[in-house]
Amino acid sequence: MFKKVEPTMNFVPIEEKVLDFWKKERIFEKTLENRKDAPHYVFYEGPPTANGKPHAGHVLTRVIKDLIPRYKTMLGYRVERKGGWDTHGLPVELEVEKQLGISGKPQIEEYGVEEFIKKCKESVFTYEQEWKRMTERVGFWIDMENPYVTYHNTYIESVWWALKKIWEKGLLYKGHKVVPYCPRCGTSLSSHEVAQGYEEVEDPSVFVKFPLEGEDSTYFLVWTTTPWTLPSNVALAVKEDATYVKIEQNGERLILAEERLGVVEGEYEVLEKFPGDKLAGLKYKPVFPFFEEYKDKAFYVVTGDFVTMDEGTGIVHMAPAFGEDDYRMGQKYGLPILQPVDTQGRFTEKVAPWAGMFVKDADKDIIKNLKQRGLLYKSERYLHTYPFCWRCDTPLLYYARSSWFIKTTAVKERLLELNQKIGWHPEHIRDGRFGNFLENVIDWCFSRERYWGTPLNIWVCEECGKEHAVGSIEEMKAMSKLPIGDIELHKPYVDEVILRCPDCGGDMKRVPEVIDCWFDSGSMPFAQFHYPFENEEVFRERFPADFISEAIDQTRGWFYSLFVISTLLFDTSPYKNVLVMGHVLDQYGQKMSKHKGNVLDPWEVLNEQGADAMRWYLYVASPPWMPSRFYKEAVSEAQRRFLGTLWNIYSFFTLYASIDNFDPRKYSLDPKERSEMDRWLLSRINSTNKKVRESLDHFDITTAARALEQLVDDMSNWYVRRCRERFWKSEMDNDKIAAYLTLYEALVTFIKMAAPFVPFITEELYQNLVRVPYPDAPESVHLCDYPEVQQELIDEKLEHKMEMARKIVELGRAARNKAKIKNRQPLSKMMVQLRNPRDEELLKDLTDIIKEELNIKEIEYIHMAEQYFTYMLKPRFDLLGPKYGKLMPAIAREISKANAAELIREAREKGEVVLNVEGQEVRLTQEELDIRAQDKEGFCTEGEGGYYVVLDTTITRELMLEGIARELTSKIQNMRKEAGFEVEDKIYVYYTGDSVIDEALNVHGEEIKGDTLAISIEKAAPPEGSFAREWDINGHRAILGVKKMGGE
RNA sequence: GGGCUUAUAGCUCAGAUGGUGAGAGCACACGCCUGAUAAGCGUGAGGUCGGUGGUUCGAGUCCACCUAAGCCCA
Repeated sequence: MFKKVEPTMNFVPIEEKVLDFWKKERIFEKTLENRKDAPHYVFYEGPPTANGKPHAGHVLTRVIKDLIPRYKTMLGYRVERKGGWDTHGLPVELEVEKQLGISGKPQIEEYGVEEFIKKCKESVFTYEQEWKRMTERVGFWIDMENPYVTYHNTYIESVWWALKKIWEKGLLYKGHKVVPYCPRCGTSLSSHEVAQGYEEVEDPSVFVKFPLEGEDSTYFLVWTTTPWTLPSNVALAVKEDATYVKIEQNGERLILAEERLGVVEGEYEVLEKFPGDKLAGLKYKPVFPFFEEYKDKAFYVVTGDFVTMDEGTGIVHMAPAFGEDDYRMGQKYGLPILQPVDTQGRFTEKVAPWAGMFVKDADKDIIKNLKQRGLLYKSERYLHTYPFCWRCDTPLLYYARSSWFIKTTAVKERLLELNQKIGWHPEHIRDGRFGNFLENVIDWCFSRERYWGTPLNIWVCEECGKEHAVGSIEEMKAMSKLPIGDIELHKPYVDEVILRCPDCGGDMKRVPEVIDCWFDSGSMPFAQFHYPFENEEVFRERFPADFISEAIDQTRGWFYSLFVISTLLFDTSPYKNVLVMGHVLDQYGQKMSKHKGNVLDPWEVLNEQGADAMRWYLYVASPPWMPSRFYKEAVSEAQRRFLGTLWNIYSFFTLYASIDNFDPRKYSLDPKERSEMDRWLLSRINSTNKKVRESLDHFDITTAARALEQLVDDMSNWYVRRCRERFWKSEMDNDKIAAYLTLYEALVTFIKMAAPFVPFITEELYQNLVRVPYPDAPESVHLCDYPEVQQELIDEKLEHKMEMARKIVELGRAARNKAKIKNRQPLSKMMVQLRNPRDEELLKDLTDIIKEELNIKEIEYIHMAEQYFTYMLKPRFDLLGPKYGKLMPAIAREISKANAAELIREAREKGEVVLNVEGQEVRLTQEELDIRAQDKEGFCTEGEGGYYVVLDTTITRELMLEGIARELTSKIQNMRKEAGFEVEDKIYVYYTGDSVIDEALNVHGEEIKGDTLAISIEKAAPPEGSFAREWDINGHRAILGVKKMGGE
């Protein structure tokens, strides 16, 4: 019947075989066909960028993403999983620049935009194969044959449609944003790029005096490290709630923050103290005269919470064109944006003295000029980190560029509202990281002055300035001045399309920008289906998603872009549940990075330990949102503990099932007819199933995995170990049938429960355990339904009492250990004290198990056995605390003073005891007393948690002989194995030994024969050809020999 | 600088709603067991529950502040 399985574990070849099977039999496809008419459970794949190699972190996201859809499929849903690739964006361009050996926009233009974007397109799939290989190997079932690709025309067209919708709502506008900008490359940099280019440099640090208007020789003392921004100054900012002072020094008065007085050199006198808001609105004279025309609108003091007291003077100079805070304050106060710097970082004619000079180079001259005019308080050098262009090492300028924005602030309230309904896992993301981000939402600056991206679909009329958003290829063709054939929706092709202005008939040209690729990926719910141009129904059925899952860094990335776009277009959240994952770290909790050289190639683990092991570790080690440490040893441990144990059970089962040629179809036995152990296992299986389902339904993967792990352990180290003998015995009676059926049913149910977690090993077991006897069963475990919870098989009482029994056994073993009496030596009696009489009643049915497990003839239940224990009393704080509150310490004192035994007796007899505590009557029931026993010297006792055992260590001659017999059995069994006999081989046994051995064999010989499959036990020197050994049998020397029947 | 998260044994992690000797697995030491056997079981050692203060009859658990780490942002 069943294929016999080697106990040695070698999972990798098995997994490879299973992969072949899945592929050949199209199992993934069948899981969908199987649920063709079932309700959808919608999953969205967050598209990976295919221009980098996948690492261990990507494995985590993939195996988590895989689990839930597999589970939901087995529950009866149809879970389509369309793959996707994120293909646009600056990283791709950078990769190509590197590859071509060019750098920066001017060189790209020179190389040719058309050729350049062709290269980008090619580059995107450099690692596609690598990703596919990893995805397949870890068992992530996703359709990678028909993925959505963000650079495809159909995808871009859907994005255009979305942008036009937003445009029509009036939520798309052109504005300014201060961005880190490289004047040499002529481009702004992404935050990621900026982060790469910080260097420690010395910059000027100047303290400038801004003359207060209407008060002679009085100045605001202002600090800056960018003197070149001073000509563009429009305001000064102070901190509202900080204390400022006016001081007198050398006949001048200076205003600065009290906390920053340390910057003042020499003697001074404090004249006045006042809070920052007193300064608000005060006018001052600009230190340079280039923009005097703005004197009505600018040059006064404002307040801002970004002003810090860590450095400078507590008064910050504001140049809205050159700083983020500055720009924001400028917007808030309606200050002018002065930008006398061109795109190459040189002063314009507006700043006549330094026109044409690179601004950073002008710093020296500016300082000199201020000094000459007596406006410089002091000048120093200042060491700090400053961003440089990582390509050309030019210092970056923070520079206001015109950009396109989506007015997300317009839907802020709706975003907050919809967010409340999302099932975030973990929950704190909702009101924490994500919620906070939404609270502070700013308009989305989504244009990029780059090449490889979805072109921004706005055309502007050169005549009348009319702007028009194009929403489809059709529309573009209709408005085009010249006929357009097939056109790729990328630069430079779309740039060449000239539209006729609907207002004036003039030429309309497309704006040069492309869009943020986050807008691309955030559009995937509809763009993956080319909605609304086709697949209307398909989209409707698959929106919103029931489940998505990505790493925490996507909070402001994909989670946000998806959410905003759906809110703008459909006024609903695009996903119902999000499982947020933490990052995968190395063994020491450090982020894996190439730089540190601590990146673990997932293939190392996949090739050695296999995908199931890796998956299991990632599920069970810690909740997915916690950063998880990843290293081989950890995976090995998880593998041993779970897969190894499961494999052991499986090989045990198949070993005996094939010996007995057990056929599950031939038998059926109502669980009620089976033993307690059997019913216990069936109960454990079902209560665990319940727990696993509940946990997975709440996306709590770790709890589910841990429950499964506990179950495997219970199955192995209790059920199988306890029931081994039932499988050994020769006749196939009801008891043996019950054992086989129970273990069989348990295994089959278990592998279905575990299938979404460890899809490979469960498939392997399924093929043997189910498909062999039942060829009509579903072809794959993954085509099965998730097992139903058989509520009628759950017996909580039974589980509870089994737990007690195991506890008692554990204590018994500890007691034997203490007494130094090995388990094989039978003992006559053990006394057991339980927590309460109810438990005793329960435990009675399991007494046999305890006796057997501990090799003890009799269990006696005792209560208040003062000969063995001294008793201690404590109040049950949890019960009495709420009743008596402050009186508790006094009650505890009173109880400890009383005679424990008497008190307990009284409580038992009368139902309660009455104590007088500080004049108050306190009634205590037996329940409310916490009785603890402490063992007395001289007895072999053990106790824990209210359970106690006392071992009777007397070994009578009878027991001694039995011990010897057990010992002989064990040795013979050992030798059988050592001699290499098969489990079912019959043998002859020979022995020599003293009279005690003789006697033991006399009394127990038949039993030994039965256990060891011996035909005879003969007192004789082992003959030629037998396997012999000399042994010390509990102090008696003996020579034993075994010989296989028919082996002569 | 701000937000979020985390901090329990050498390591990995459990410890609803506060209830009074703080748990598991791994690793270590010792022992047991031996037809599931490159497994299994027991015992032992190992913890000021990151720190300080507070609320409470009672705090690993609640509150405040601080420290460290991670992530995101500035």
